[in-house]
Amino acid sequence: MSTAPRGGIRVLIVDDHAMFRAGVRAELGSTVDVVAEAADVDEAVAAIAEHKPDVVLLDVHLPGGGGAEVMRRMPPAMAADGPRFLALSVSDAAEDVIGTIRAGARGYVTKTITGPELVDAIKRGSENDAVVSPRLAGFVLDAFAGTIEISAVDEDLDRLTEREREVMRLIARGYAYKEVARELFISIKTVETHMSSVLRKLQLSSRHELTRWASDRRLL
Amino acid sequence: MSTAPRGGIRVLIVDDHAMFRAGVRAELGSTVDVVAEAADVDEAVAAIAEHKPDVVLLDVHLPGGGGAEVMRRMPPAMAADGPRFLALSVSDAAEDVIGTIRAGARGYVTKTITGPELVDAIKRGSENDAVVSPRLAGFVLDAFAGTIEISAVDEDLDRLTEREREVMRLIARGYAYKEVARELFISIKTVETHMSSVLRKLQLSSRHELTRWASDRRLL
DNA sequence: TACACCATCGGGGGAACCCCTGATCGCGCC
DNA sequence: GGCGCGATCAGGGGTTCCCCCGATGGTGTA
Repeated sequence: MSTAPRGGIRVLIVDDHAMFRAGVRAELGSTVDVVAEAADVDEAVAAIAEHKPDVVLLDVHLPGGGGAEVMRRMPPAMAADGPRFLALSVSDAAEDVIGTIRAGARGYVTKTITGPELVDAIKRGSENDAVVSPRLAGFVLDAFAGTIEISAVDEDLDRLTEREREVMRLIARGYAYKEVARELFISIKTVETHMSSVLRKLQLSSRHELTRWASDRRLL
Repeated sequence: MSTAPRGGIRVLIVDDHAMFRAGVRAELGSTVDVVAEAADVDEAVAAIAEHKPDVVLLDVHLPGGGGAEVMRRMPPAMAADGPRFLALSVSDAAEDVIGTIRAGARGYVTKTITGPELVDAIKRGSENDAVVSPRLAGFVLDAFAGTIEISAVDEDLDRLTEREREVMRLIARGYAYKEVARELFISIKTVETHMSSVLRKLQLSSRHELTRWASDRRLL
């Protein structure tokens, strides 16, 4: 830990609006050491590799895949001693917060934050503490405890009929066709028909892939 | 929401030490409405049903299963408008924090907290905000992002040989026997033998159950 | 009324899965 | 040397999975 040099915490600002970057830079003043700026995902990845900042202020909505994409592109070697990511977004939507935290951000603050608060957040981030406003942290806790589904990515799921969804859920949980049939009071052959439709509609080829698909989507 | 009456937030204190409960009650004073106390899991569950508090201050280490057990015993009907749980513990260990949050707590503070801070935490909790100290929140975020495994429950896993673990991992990911054989440069029959051992040792009966077992344990 | 869609069920077949009983070889241990 | 254990492989067999073909009846819609 404690890669922070005497002079100040090395910070990279990633945002697609130059005006906003300038604003942040001005607010931070000399309390931290802004080593670079980046306007999209590619620039951000390159800047991190070149300047090795302690903390990256990361806009969530970004050309080239969004802030989460930047974190996903970090080489595994950087996992331990790489930069800490602090999401800085206008959005306070649960999906954005959860997605960003899941991608590896150490914190998430909205752009309504004041200068001193941001400095404090950066400081905490550099010490590997988490900085999430209580209101937004509630979303993360709910997601973590499994209270809410991440939902949203359900376009494929919508194409399934009600019955197909029931069968799909049981199959994904590891039920055998026979067990599904007994559970739903239908014949094995009907289960096979539904499964056939499910696999075709979801463009999968086996129940094993379905299991992974469902577990990725947290439908279990 | 907003079940809080004018008079104050209704609070239940759960801790096995009477002395500590008295201390908390004294610190809170008249800022909130302490409706009851409980010393173990059973008492806590009963007190919640009877007094319907807004916030439950919950000790993590508790006779009868621990604070997480109390939350697990809540009837599903209470999920939406039931009490908010705020863990109050001497422990700042990652396992305790993660386990408690996963069980459904809205917050986690250590017993070093001051009276006014606790009042503030209770207030935030009653508004469904999350209250976790930045240092501890880091643990939760790590766990959420999958950086650390919850580990610990590996007694079963230890009984597998090295080769069996390799086979298990691939099978759990959805590989067919044939694919596993090709991947490890062994015969299908050998894969079958290993799988047979794996299922026997883990007391499972099919690859589907294995998939679930592994995904529950985050071994994928 | 005709058509599309859904849920239900069947036969048949090839591949995959899982278990059983074997076997050989190498390694470490008493 | 004997003994246990892990890794490798084989034959055989019953079950399950997944797909192909087909069918019936109900519902909502153009």
